[in-house]
Amino acid sequence: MASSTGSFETSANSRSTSLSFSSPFPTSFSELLAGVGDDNTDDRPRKPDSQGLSDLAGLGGGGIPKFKSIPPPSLPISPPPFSPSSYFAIPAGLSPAELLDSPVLFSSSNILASPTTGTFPSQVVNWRSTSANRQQGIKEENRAYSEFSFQPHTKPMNSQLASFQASSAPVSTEEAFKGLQPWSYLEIGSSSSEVSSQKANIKAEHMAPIRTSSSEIPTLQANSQNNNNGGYNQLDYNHSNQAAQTLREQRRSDDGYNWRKYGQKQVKGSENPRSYYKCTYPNCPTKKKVERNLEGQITEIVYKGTHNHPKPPHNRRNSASSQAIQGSLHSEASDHSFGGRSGTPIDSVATPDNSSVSFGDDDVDMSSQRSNPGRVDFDEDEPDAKRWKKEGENEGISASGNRTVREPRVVVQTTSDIDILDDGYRWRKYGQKVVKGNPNPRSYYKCTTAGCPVRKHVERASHDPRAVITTYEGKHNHDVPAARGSGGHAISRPLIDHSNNNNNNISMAIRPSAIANHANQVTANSLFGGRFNASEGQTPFPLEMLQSPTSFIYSGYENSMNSFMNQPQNQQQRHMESMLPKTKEEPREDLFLESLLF
DNA sequence: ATCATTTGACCGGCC
DNA sequence: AGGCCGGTCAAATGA
Repeated sequence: MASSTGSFETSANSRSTSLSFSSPFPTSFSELLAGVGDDNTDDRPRKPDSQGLSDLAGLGGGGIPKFKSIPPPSLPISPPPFSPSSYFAIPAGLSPAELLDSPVLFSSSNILASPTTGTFPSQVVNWRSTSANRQQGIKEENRAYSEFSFQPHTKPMNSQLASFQASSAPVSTEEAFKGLQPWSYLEIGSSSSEVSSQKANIKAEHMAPIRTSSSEIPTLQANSQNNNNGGYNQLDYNHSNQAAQTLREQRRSDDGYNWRKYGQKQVKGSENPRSYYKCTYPNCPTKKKVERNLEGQITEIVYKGTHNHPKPPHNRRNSASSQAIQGSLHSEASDHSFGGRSGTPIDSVATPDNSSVSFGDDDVDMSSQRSNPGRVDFDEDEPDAKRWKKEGENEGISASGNRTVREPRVVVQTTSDIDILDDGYRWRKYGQKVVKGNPNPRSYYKCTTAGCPVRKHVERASHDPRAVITTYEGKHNHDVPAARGSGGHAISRPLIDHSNNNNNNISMAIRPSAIANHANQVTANSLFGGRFNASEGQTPFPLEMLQSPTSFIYSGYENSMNSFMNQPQNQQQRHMESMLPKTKEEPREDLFLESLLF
């Protein structure tokens, strides 16, 4: 694990580090409340255009006049579909205030699980209206958000807290992070449990929102600790703060994270413009792209990468300032979110509502996800998103209805010798190109197994010809070809695959988080020979993971492994692993080597 | 004055 | 190897 590994790890760590501890938690419950509005699906950039906030506004609109009237007739936005809406919906009759007040909310709130998501169906609207009242001072938008956040809080307070606690309890914050692993998928899986189409759609979103929630939850807990109702009080309390925050919050997406739009493009196959967002949290690699229809409704949301930090305090606070706050707060909260996400399905599980909703979702975020706000529940099929989707596909999220697509994983292995990288799979070279920063050509390979979406590209490091960087995208949906992998390889990989493959769906349903992790882990495992330990504790690995320890040799890799583990896999769809020369020891597969050879 | 969004251009991936 | 297309960058613009 020499240097390469180290660097790799470093990055990973950094991620984890950043993740973590920054403080995801919403500082206070109130904050959460304040933040609430933001939920919107991230997407919405507030553009005046149609979409953005307006949409949200529409959502929130009810109460909020400010928002554009553009009401999203249909809640187009996925977010709503999510949990939030659904959740909200439940209480729909309730006014936000009521929700807050009423214990019922809590119960129901559970349902709300993902406050973050932000988008909401009509219900949402109602909700907001009520909320609007509360927030009064707050901008309408903010209100809306706050409302959202609020809801989450409410839930969180009860259910969430519970769930949260459960998850968190066992796990230290750090651990939580570990757990965090991004597996939004897992979460998704949980969501899958949710089943309903909307839910499905939501799922992806939920993931995010949920996370947010989770983060919020922590705060809530804190609050709760102080006050049982704490959240409520805080809420009020927050109002003043909220105003300021709200602005920021607005930016936040429904999922509870803050996003900055960095691009928009008209995609060829679709009339819908696609917007690209990056998480505003420092060093957070998470991105998402949102497609909206002409009406401004979100038709699709694809998350890529995993957040390496807890959600901004719930509410979204986000952005830097908010983040800072969160950081302080969050310790627990973050954990929660992560923890929940991470994997423990448990978290997600914790409360049905919550569980399903939130965490999973949040986790989902980690990986790239796709949601169809539109409701399509699942169509994984969606052709639209190319890369990300593709990636997702690789991950195999498929069916479960979750649309979420994981990000493509990329494993970067640097080895003195190319060979080391061998993974036992068969690859077909389909392209080669010299990329800007490296005079050495990058080859591109596809897994030769029919239907397997996995691709990888290999290039020699410009600074060290001996070093080979291999990047994997996607998960194998099949076992390692027997032939190739003479023994060991096959073994390790299969494991991986399992997670990816069929299991994905199933597993996801069962334990989304775990699964998600798998994907990442898988990669790692394959690389490492399946060394991941369940012990990592982060998340329970699927059996597959645990199972085979491949004979591999990666003794040296543990570190890297750890880094992996630590890394928010979800976030990073890609895993980067650096293999030291030592890796050479590993059994290689001829094919693999060949591929490496270029 | 600051910051997010917009948008054209560039880059990389893939056919 | 050429070219298309999606994703990202970054200057310009707006709030």
